[in-house]
Amino acid sequence: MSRVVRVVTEVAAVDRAFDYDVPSSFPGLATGDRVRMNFNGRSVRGWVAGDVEPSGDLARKPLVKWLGFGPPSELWGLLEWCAWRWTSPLSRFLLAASPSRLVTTLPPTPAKTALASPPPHREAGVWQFGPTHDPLDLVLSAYEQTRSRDGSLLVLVPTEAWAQRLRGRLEQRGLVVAQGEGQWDRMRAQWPVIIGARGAALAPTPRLCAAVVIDADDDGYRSEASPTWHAAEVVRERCRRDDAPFWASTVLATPSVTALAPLHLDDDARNEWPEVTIVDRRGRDPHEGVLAGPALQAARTALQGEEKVAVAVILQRLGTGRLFACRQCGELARCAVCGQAELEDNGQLRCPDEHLQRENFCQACSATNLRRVRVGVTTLARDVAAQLSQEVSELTATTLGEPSTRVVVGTEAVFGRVRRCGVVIFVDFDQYLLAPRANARHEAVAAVVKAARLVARASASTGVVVQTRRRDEVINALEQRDVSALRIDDDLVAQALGLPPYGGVAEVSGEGAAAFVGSLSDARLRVSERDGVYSLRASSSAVLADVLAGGVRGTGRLRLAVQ
DNA sequence: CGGACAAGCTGA
DNA sequence: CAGCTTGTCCGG
Repeated sequence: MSRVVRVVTEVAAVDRAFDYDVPSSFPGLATGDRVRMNFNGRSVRGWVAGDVEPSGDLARKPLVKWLGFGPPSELWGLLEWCAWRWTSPLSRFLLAASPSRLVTTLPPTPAKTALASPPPHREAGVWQFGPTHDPLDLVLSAYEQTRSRDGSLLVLVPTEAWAQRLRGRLEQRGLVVAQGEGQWDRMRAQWPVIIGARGAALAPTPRLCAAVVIDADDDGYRSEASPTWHAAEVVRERCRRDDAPFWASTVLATPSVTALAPLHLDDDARNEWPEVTIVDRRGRDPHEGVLAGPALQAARTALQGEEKVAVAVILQRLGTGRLFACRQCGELARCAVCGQAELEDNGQLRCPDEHLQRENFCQACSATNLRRVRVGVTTLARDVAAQLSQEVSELTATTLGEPSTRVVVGTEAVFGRVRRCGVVIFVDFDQYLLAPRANARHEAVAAVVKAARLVARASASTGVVVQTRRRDEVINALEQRDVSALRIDDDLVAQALGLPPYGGVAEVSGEGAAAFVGSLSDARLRVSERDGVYSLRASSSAVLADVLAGGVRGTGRLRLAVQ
């Protein structure tokens, strides 16, 4: 009796499995293994989904070749869950959990080593720290508490560079670590510790003893490209399936992070912030330049320090949009309905969401003399250079190489390219707070958190300076080094509006969008449309996933972004 | 997805 | 009606 296996093809558009005969010459074939077969006249790759009963009524083809190891059978359930949760072909997740180069042999599994000294004990759950907290204690504590259990400790950090540094630190303490896509075979062999960025959430270790997600609110954990899966959520689900304890760290404690596990507030959270100086530019001399007095002072002090990069000036650009402020009182021109910064439109002021359009005048003091207050990085760099009498480098996503000067002016790209810095100045924090995006507040605080880490690494620093023309709960929270109130606020908003994690939200776009959405007739779904982009909502992500699973993909491109 | 095949359109 | 385009179906 010959063996028959069900195989998932690598062709994402064919989201089905097909049965193939296993030639007698084949080695032992396991679920998850990669194979090559003939499929409708072409040679394609696929994954073994498992054995099936041979049925005589159907002509079957034999597999052509065993290619190597794929995700272990233990991971299959999780990958199917991912495909359901983010409405994607299973093959997308199988591919993400497979090595980029074929792996045909596995190394032996090393034993877990003991730590020389026991780390402080941290309960499993989500820990809220300040930005300068070193998360190493969380990792070591998780390791120590689960060392006797079978399985790998999975540690996720926001970037590969961070993963590499953390690996070095753990190896110094004697831990055996697999890190990087090149060590897929070690992860598959259930190495004691696995470290990585987003992609490591699908690391092919057969089981977890525990997992730690560092900075779980970081944007890097969400895949921009479809499927828009979220690594922290995948790890959480993985722990649930393996009955493994889950740890996470967060500064912002956003609703989707606190939904993962019970929240613990670190006693020291408020001390884990550097100096944050708020400079309210309203009421200050409008001619004082891009850096207001306190910012200028902080920059000069930092320039006397040792740091290679002494001053970083951050500008968050808002596309072509420009803000307007009153020359008389300094107040920003804002929409009276929604509070967003108004844009210029044919000599008038207009809300980006088109609530109101009005003449150019200040709503605070009625002066008719408004001026543009926003500039690009290049203009800003020139002004900063003049104010500080220093050479300045520009640093944006497109600039290459190391900054050559002690003063750097740029966008958020600075946070990824500069490790430490004497002072970080946000010239115009309102660009964040008024950005026409739902999570603008969260992005604003997240930027300050990154800035806080740059200055915390400096030997001596003058902290973070935030220039603003507002006084709201975000500014207050930063000034008081306590962002916990924002969390409660965000949570209430998310609940009231049915946003994740409380409700399920998805966007559908592309030529095929209308037909796909039309095929979803379900009372549990609420649909709205704007410029060909459909917004879908349901009472939970599970309900949304179930509804979307019934959708029919017709012809034409379809982009599905499930939050 | 991509090949097979059928139905539809065009021009001499 | 050959020769080409367009649409629909289906894969083990």
